[in-house]
Amino acid sequence: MARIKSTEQNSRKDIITTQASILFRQKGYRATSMRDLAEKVGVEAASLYNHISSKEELLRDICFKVGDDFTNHLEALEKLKQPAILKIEAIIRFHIKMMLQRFEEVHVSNHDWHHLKEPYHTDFLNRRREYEKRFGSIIEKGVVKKEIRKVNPYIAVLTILSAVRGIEYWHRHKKNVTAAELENNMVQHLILGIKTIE
Amino acid sequence: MARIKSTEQNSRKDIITTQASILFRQKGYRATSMRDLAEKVGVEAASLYNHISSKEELLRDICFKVGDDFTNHLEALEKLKQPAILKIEAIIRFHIKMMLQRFEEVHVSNHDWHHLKEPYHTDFLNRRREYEKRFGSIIEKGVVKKEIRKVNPYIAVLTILSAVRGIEYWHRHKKNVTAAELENNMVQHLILGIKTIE
DNA sequence: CCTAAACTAACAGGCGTTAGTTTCCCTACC
DNA sequence: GGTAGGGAAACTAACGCCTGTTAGTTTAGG
Repeated sequence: MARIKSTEQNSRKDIITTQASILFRQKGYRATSMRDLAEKVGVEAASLYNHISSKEELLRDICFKVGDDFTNHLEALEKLKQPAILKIEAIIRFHIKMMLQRFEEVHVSNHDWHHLKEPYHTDFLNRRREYEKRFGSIIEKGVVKKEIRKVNPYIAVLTILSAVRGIEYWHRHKKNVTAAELENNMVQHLILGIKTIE
Repeated sequence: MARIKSTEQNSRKDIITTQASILFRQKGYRATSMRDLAEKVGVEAASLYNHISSKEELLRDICFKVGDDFTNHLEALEKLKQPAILKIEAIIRFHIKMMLQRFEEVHVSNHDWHHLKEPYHTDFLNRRREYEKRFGSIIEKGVVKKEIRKVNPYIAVLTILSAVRGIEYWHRHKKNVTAAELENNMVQHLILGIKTIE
């Protein structure tokens, strides 16, 4: 009957959510059972329900926390007066850093959000579309100011966000490539691909 | 007791596999039950086992068929004498076309391969690594010949393949953007991002 | 008429979750 | 400074449902 060790920063629920992120990332949401999670946390499955209301709540917490962090970053960036190209670079770098520093959560958010039930499923999707739209309009402004080639903003957003998401397939090669090299190469690739040719 | 309608081109197993692709793509491999699949095919769940040996066999068939098609295309390309940059463009265009024309299969192959059991799981992973390695060495040759900027070939492969895979998130916007526009924009973005600046 | 392909019935195990009970730790009082 | 009380957090047991798959039987098309 070992208790989950909580601290001032991390409630018991936080600890469960963190472990859930790890398992959901490894095996997928559907393939992870509450008994798997309980074992990982060091407790019986039923005990988890003292801290959470359902398995889906865990998924919800993970997905919306990550989503909000991306949205907040974008919002702060929108307020700055900067060339569009610099804003885009900042977004790319932020995505890469999130991918690397909070791998499990971001991965789960990217992969398993469609297991959210209504109304959360629709809500999540709408928020992501909103994010893409706002990212797109930054690119659009760059095109108007001729910082950026005449590209379709929506396709550029799709290309950039997809490329960055692919970092999840990188983790296992850490030895050969440093995080800084990965970040700089990818930023260059994605920025030079849309920048106006001087 | 309606029979599955087979034709000369499509065996009953082919039909089951096709329907499985659709369901696996919609709901994910784990979330799709054999009873779901049976209903889609118009038959009882047990009847499926006259044509397949297990649920995993379906996943296996889908993943390796897609994988082989990509590998075969790359192999044919390697034999041609062409500038690296043209080969890379051809690879990108092939990936985009596969994504669009065989959406379900490719999506399942990308997302659910990790539910393959051993030894297939390892086999699949090795084949994909081999593919990426060979793609990488095409880029490497381009760098040597100064067709391509000094980039890390592995990161360029990761960026390109990830970007292209992201097309799966596009499908629902078909109305605003044509397939040709998507293809050309993405190819430009990814090629100009690594091409030597003249 | 024979065999491929459908059916019904069922198994054994896993799932998320609930009910009811016990244990532990913190707090407050003597 | 020990100790009673109370609530948080663990436990065991079980429910009802779903899972992939098998066995045995019936049906129907070439």
